Amino acid sequence: MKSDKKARLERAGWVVGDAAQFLTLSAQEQRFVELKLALATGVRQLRERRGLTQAALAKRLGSSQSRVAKMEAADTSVSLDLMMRSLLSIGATAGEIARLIKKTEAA
Amino acid sequence: MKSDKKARLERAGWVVGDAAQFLTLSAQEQRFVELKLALATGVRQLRERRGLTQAALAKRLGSSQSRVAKMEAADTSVSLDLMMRSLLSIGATAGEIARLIKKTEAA
DNA sequence: CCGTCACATGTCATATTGGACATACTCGCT
DNA sequence: AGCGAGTATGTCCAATATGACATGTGACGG
Repeated sequence: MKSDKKARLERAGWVVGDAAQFLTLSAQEQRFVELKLALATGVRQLRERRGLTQAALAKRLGSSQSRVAKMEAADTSVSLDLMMRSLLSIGATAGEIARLIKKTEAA
Repeated sequence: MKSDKKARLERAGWVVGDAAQFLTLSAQEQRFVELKLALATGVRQLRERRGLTQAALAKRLGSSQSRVAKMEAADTSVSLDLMMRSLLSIGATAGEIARLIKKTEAA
């Protein structure tokens, strides 16, 4: 497909797909869960490195131990928001967080 | 305070604070909104760079134009999750996302 | 002018995520 | 074996984020 026509269709709201269209959706979903996984691992690592228990981190967050456990397990019921807040609460720098994300690159 | 004692108290769940304790809470909150802001800006930039309208991106996400608009405005009603999904839908690489976050470092 | 397109803003019913609590599992210790 | 600290897992229902929709603005072309 000509790229100008493709652009026009996309502007019109269509998801212009090639043969792998359906796959790309789940590929993005996969990238998303990889990202969550990486952040979950990061939370655990940084927390342990600082000698904090899940309960201690929970108190800082105004959350509960069970939520922290689920978070570190990358449970589907926890959002990226909570993970980010956790990382920040632990004292992760932007660079550290960026590094966690960068690590998910490629395969 | 001795750092071993501090560690013990923290393990016990206490938020051991220095004089800036109350401030750190809001400082983290500020870092969080800066992060959201950076990602919001990133979404807009990448979307425009690819010649997509908000409606087109919304369709890809299975969302709506209004939500995309709020997202790019870093509205408090939109989650990091949606922003990340957007970036991935747009085709941002992990490196690009990491760079957006890294940029929020320092001041 | 008027229509159209892209974007902004507000509201709402519903779905997802939240903290809390109970309870179970796993160690290391004595 | 029995304990205690830390962690895991499951279920509540309250809080928040969601898509949909209506409507408003502003720019551009005719």
